[in-house]
Amino acid sequence: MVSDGIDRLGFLIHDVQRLLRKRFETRASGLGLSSAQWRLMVRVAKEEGVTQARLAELLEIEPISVSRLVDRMEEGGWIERRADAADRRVRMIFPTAKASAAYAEVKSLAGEVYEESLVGVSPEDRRVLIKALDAMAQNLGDGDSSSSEKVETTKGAAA
Amino acid sequence: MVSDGIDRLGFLIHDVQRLLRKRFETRASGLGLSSAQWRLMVRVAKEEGVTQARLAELLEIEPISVSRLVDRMEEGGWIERRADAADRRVRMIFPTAKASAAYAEVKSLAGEVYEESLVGVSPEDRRVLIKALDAMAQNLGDGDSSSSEKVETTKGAAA
DNA sequence: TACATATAATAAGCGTGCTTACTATTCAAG
DNA sequence: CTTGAATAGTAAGCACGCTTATTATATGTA
Repeated sequence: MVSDGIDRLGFLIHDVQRLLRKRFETRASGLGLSSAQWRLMVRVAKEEGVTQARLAELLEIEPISVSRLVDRMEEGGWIERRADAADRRVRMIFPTAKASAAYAEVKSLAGEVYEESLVGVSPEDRRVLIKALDAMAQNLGDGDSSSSEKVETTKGAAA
Repeated sequence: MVSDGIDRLGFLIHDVQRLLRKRFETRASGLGLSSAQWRLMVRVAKEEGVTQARLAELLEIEPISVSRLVDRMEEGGWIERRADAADRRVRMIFPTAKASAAYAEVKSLAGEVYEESLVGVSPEDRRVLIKALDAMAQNLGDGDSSSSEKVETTKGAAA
């Protein structure tokens, strides 16, 4: 049948993404970290000294987007850029003490938001949800998923 | 268990939403309609003469966002604003002939993108996916879902 | 060595969302 | 009728994504 709801898929994913982000940012507003900044933060925490180009690969956004995101995070005191002695084009990104201190807190906060969003969804349906979303990301050409997913699943990343 | 992937939920939804939007816009680029514009278009097609304030409710975005979206769509020749004789504050929104002509095409285009994204996902898993996303939207306070979902499900909306 | 190409980062400017603040108009109370 | 609150729409300015183009530095090859 056509009225299986698939025709709402785009609207639905769009809405859920927006609502998740909104709730996370409301919750994290005391810290001054946005959702995009938190995504970058997770990568930097896992791989201190990572370059901006590598962050663009990991986050699957354009280098220029990383550049401006890093600008704002540097202003906010979350990360710092350091020069690479071996390659003067490169800026290595390190978390500040402030970031390290906030990391665990924000991670558990993200977990809370997920739990709230999934109230009434059975463990089995949650598994299917994740499986289906993974498949969609694959199908839509999330080419770099092997490396990024490995990072996530092996180290149990949040958000 | 913790390694059920739920800790990746935010990243995953974010990625899938971005990839879906990107693919839709690549596909629809010939028409010059963005994904946000298409969402608004669907509402206007269903309810010609709708006000901007009502569109903001339906799309669950702020009136100012509607205002600027409508600006660009008016420039693009997709919709037109008309004055309301009864209430001079109001601007009623109507689709242009160009929009009506493109509607069916874009709708089927959106359907194609959904199918491509769901390759390898069983009908049963698709049902669970939609059900879980609906639950998430509810839990996250998609308060107006009753009216908007009724519109969608009864009339079989796309995208 | 010198020149062409590739890579890291940034600049400029746009789309789509937001918050906050404003104008114009309507409506409700007195 | 007049005043005050509510509503419709817009303006200004920010965050975060994009495309396209530029600068600085590395690197490979003639």
